[in-house]
Amino acid sequence: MYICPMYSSELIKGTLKTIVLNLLKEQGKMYGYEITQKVKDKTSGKIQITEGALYPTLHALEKQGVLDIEKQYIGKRVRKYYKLTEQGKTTADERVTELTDFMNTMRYLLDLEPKLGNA
Amino acid sequence: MYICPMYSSELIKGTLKTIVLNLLKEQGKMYGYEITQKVKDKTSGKIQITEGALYPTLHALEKQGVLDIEKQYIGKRVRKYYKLTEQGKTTADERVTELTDFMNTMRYLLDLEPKLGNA
DNA sequence: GCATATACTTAAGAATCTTATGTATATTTG
DNA sequence: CAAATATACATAAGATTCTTAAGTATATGC
Repeated sequence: MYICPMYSSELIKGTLKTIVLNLLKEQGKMYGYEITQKVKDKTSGKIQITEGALYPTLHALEKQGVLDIEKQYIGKRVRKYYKLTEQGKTTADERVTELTDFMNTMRYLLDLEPKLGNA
Repeated sequence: MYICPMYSSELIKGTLKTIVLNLLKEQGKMYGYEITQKVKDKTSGKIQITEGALYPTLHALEKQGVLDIEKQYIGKRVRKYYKLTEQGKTTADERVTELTDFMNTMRYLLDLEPKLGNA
């Protein structure tokens, strides 16, 4: 089967936490594998989060108090659902705002069309 | 004096080459220090390229055949002007297109407003 | 004259991701 | 029903890219 070309990994670097936090804000709770699939589906494979990158990040966010864990057993297999803590909700908002602002700055810097909305 | 808050360095990571290539495409030729100042000015200090990041990148791009060097002496001090090679022009276009596309994908992934233009 | 700005260089370390491997259960398919 | 694939987690070694810091030297402003 055909593997859609991805963005260069340099570009994706640094956006992982923001992606995860925003997804959790929207979906309430998700488990790791689910996150990788959701991102792949929504981007038609152009952004693929590897498990080697995701799991350590989830662990770090948990340790920082941004995420809470909730284990669920599907038969014998464990699933670890992550959700935002109260602090995490704030962090998620901050991160998304920062990324939006950053992308606008990049547009201006590169002399691209400015974007609509949030004037 | 007040130092304007920067974006978190994770976000900026990975966009440096694209920024440099696009600036050179617009300006024809620039030297390293000039690039750092131009980016700082245009972004009101929100993106600051450090010399420790820039110079090694310029050297790498030169080695890859993307940039050409042209030395100029200002009194006794040397300035190294960089400009795009023919290959570099192509690379610059590719990088900018990729970043634009990536930002649109991120907008969609984060359920933000889609951007204007380049439909 | 001294502080600051200009201008380039490079090395050590940190942060983040890729690649690879490991473990194990569940489901699909021939 | 056996084999292949998908689900689901974990982590270590290595690569890449940037930060921090130090070094060198000339030019300019006060």
